[in-house]
Amino acid sequence: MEDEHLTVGAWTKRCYFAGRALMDATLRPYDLGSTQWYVLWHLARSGPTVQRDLGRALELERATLSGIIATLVRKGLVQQSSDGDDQRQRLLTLTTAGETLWRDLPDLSFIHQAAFDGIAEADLATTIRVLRLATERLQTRSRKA
Amino acid sequence: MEDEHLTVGAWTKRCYFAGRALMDATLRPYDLGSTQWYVLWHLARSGPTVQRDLGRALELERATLSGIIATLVRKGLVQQSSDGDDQRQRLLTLTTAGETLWRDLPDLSFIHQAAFDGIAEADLATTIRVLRLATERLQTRSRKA
DNA sequence: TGACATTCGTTCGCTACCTTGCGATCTTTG
DNA sequence: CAAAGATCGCAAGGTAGCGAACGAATGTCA
Repeated sequence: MEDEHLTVGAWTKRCYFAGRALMDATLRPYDLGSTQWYVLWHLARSGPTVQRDLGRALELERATLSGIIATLVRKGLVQQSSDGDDQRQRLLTLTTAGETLWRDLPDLSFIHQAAFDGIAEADLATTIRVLRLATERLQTRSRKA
Repeated sequence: MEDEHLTVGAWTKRCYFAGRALMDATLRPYDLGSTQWYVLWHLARSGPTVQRDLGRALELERATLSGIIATLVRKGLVQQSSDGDDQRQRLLTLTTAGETLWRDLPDLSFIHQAAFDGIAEADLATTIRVLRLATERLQTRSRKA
């Protein structure tokens, strides 16, 4: 956290929150959080999805996703029905209101472009490689301990 | 979020949370969160600090810091007193218990090492440069909008 | 000096992340 | 088949982040 001398770790935090802030600000008029947007995005692209699979796709803990889905159901954007096959599972579907809202939502790709456009491909590739390696190492270490 | 094809943005999130998870797991036996640790770290290094300055140093919103300080005060690790000079400001000081706990805390530098040791300096520099540039662009964009 | 603006910390309400523990429901196995 | 184990979703409780609104203290300036 020392000024002008920040570590890679500190920059990943800053960058993550800066992107999130812009995303949240863009979605605020629609009363949507960033993770809620990802849920709609996935359902709009991939169609009805079992909650467990959605959790895996978005890398969210069951408990976290549970709350987010509850919020979206309360807003009437997503419908949660029990799948006939396995009574433990819940099938998630966009409601008509959800589909309508999704169509009205602005395109968020400008965020990624604002952040990374014009940066050399090689540098982006290096960044991804470093972050992926670091992430894998950290996760391995977490699992062991 | 699409596997095997993740964007830089997705990796910054993953990496940030992986590091945080390891930090949280290490601090759990001491009943301390990662941001609480940063507060103690700053107070131990820099001595008594005005709350406003601490917020700037750690880049936390006043509202966020307010809650974290309240938690640390409740735990008896930090003392919050009104500075005589400006009656609006609060001066933060480590209590004796806080100093004792700080001495008992394990060294966390192994986390950074686990993540980044052995990676070429040039690659780390590139990563920092990319993340810093992206962060600055995103923040500029947020301020304008 | 008096009116207005700014700053500092708090509180409230929200998103989103986690762990733990629970009940219900499969699945596997003795 | 029954018992044991695994999995799914939920609820509760904790940490950490945000914006908005507020009171008290302080600055500013006509």
